[in-house]
Amino acid sequence: MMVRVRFAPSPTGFLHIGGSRTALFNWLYARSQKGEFILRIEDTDALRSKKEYLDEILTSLTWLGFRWDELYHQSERFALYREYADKLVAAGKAYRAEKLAPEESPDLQTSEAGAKAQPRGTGQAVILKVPQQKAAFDDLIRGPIEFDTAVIKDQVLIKSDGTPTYNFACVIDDALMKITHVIRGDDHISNTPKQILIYEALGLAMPQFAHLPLILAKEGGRLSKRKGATAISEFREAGYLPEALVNFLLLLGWSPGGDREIIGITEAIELFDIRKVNKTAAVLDIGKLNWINNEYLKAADPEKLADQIVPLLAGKQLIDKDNFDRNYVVSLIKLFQARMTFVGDFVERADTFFLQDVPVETKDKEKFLGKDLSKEFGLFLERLARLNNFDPPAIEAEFRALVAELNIQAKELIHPIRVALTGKTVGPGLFEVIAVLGKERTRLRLSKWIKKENG
RNA sequence: GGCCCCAUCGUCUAGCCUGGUCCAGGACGGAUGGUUCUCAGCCAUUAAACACCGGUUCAAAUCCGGUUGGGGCUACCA
Repeated sequence: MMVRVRFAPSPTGFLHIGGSRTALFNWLYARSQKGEFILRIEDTDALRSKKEYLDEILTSLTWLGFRWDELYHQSERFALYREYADKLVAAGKAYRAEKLAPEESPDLQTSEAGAKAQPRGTGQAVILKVPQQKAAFDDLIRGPIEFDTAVIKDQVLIKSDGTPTYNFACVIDDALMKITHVIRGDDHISNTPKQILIYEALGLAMPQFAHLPLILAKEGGRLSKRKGATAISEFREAGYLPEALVNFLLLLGWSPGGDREIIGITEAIELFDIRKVNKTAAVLDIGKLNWINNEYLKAADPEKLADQIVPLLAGKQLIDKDNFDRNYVVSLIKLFQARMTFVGDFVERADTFFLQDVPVETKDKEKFLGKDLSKEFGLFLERLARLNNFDPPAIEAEFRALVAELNIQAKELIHPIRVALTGKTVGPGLFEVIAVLGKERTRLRLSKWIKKENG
């Protein structure tokens, strides 16, 4: 039988780490089993569902690379849910009831009384009679789990406004969409017996269940708007690489065994085993994501990074997107690749001196350029001017020759030159900086610090 | 409260099913040192955990029970 899984987000919020990890594991399972990945939008709550959330979810899923084979919206399937609810009423397995008052206890014996003979449609809910029995299932990750349904009260299937409840729509859809494996968060374990009851009442075949451990916020408790539930789109905007984020997600609750950390998606598809997913909730630690992202950044193709970085630079008016030196930007990227945590970082680090001229900060000026270095800078520029190959080794050779001639330590001159050139005390190796800056920029910036004594 | 799930370094985890090879391994983060220029990177070294109590056994991180702790559900939200 063809494996079919689904990811069923509700567009009442952005896609965050937790949701995308669920999506990843579903997608991965489908890929590893040569099955299909269905995306189902659970937008039954018209009030809370927002188009902007839907758009963000779709965009983020696409960005992460989780292509879906089919897409459904529950809001377009209300008639279907009512049809199945009617079947249950006709079979005597469910009943209709007026809306319960907020304080009213949902006592099943009394609520049944007023249910009969009422015409359907106007303000009546359909409620499942919950029989007393055991509801058991064998979870792919956790093994056998059993509930006593005596603790479950009668379940609303269709609300009095005619819309289905989550559990009902979920079961109808999973059955109709021929979902073979329901892979979802831990928080749905206690929904499962309620859903099993619906499958049984309707005589529908049950899928296999696999409940993923939850991802917890650093402060404890589940991820929420206030606690660590950063939208995936924010990671994208900050300049994280999707493959790095996926790698990070992959390791949250699953491990291939052994010491593997950096695992590409192709390999992940080969190695993934749903039965080896952890049972333990994982606490979200962005620090590890940053490390993984840096690993991918170091290995990334500078040209591809440029595609991502150019719009950011243009957005900050650091370059004119229609007229800029792409080769220059690419050479900057090569210089900063290993130094970036995420792509957005590049903009912060490189802009102030590579893409625009910025005055040296006062305290650094005092410390490194307080003393007159006109002679040293002048001699260095003369040497650079003679260079035909303006590359780091050649520049370094000239520099070393100069300090030998002046009989000073290299660092006595390296730091002042870096500050004069970049306005910063830290940065890439000086000779690489000079090579990237080029002869002309170097000359202009160093000349500013040369006092014309004989003028 | 009731029901359910879970429990290895600060964090992600390997090992647990098929007890001995584990005085518990890796990674992130931390600390220290190295890299004839800083930062990043890289390299090396280092601190750091089997929640607790019982039981089974010649032997338990590994099996069983309890306690404690954490999490989830308990809506005409999803």
